Amino acid sequence: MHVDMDAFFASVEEKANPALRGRPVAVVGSAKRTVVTTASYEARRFGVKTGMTRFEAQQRCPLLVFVAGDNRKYIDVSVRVLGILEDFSPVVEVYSVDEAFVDITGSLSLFGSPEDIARAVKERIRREIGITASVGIAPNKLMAKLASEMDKPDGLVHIKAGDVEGVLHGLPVGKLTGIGPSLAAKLGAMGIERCGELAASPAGLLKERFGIIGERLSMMARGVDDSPVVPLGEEAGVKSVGHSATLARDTADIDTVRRHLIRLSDMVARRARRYGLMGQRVTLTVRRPDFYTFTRQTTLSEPTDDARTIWLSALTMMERAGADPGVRLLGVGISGFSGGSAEMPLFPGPRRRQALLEALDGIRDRFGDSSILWGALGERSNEMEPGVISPSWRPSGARRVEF
DNA sequence: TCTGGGGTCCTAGGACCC
DNA sequence: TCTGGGGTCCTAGGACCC
Repeated sequence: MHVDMDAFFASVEEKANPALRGRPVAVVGSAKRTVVTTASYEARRFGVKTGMTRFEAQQRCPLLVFVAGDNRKYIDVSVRVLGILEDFSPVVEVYSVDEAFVDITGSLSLFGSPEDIARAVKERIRREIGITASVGIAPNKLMAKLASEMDKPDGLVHIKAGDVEGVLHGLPVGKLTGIGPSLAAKLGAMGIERCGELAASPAGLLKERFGIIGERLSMMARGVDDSPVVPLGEEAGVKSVGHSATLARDTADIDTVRRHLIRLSDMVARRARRYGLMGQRVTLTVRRPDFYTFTRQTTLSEPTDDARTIWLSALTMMERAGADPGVRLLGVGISGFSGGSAEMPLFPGPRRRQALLEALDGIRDRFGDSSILWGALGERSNEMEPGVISPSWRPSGARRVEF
């Protein structure tokens, strides 16, 4: 079973503020340069879509109400939804803040038919949370995800094993999760537009043309997917942690860039420490005013979760790349995690540093993220770290990497 | 008032090693 | 009088997902 909240952020905002209900709503980021993250169904009727600029959304729908998103709210609701799902099966996989897979194979004897379960889930989400969800039921995750899309919003679709071929036959290949615009276009150029055609294409040809993805392609087109539902708490460890931000305005001023890198490095280091991770690879992302985007990576001599080390590394890469052509977006990330936080360092230098970091974390845990800041930031940018929403988001935060 | 932010996985070339 | 071959690590970019 795949459970997908309808217009999630917008629905949560409408629930929190009934004055919004019935009006076209677009949830946007809080930064100056932002896009629509979620449009309510009322707004969608005007053509407002995810990813659209404020300006364009407003053009399409003059009465559109913009709401700045609040990730904490969505995480809170998400956790409550997961709680409901876990009442029906212990095998619940978080796919994103607003989507989950539930393996209900073992729940049937307890709760009745798959449809019974889906209806009960939808009803509880509606009653207890006040928003609607679309549910897809199928023999596997690939098809369940497809099914939940087929009758949105407030949908319930069951694709039985015998229906799989019929459903897929005329379906455009791009509707399958995993086939995006680029793959769809390349397949189209080969005369393959629908899953039926993809299923009929020689597997060898697909493999030759697309490699590993190609091997999976013909399986997908036949609705075959044996990937398991990975229960909460058994996911693979996080592989990278990063923060990026589009600046309020483009800049070529290296001091401004430095300050942003400090802020981003600090956020990254702090999150790494919270997760108990030490990373050995630092990645800098730069987007130029013309939208040209590139990354630079450095492997450190040893793993770190220290903001200063990350920052110095990012700054070195930035200086090499040059602030000159201008900067629109900056990103800092770490990866290459080797294990949890190391034991207390032996030498006085690192020891003092670690004591400092622990003190800082303690202050921020008690008094908030902006309660204490690095001096080099100056008086500006005391923004709080937003909650993180991504496919790898976990209700309890990331787990430590095991080795 | 032009185009967000956080991730994962795969590919490909070059360095380096045996 | 001709350029081995396999494996790993590193970096950069791109496709895809929400």
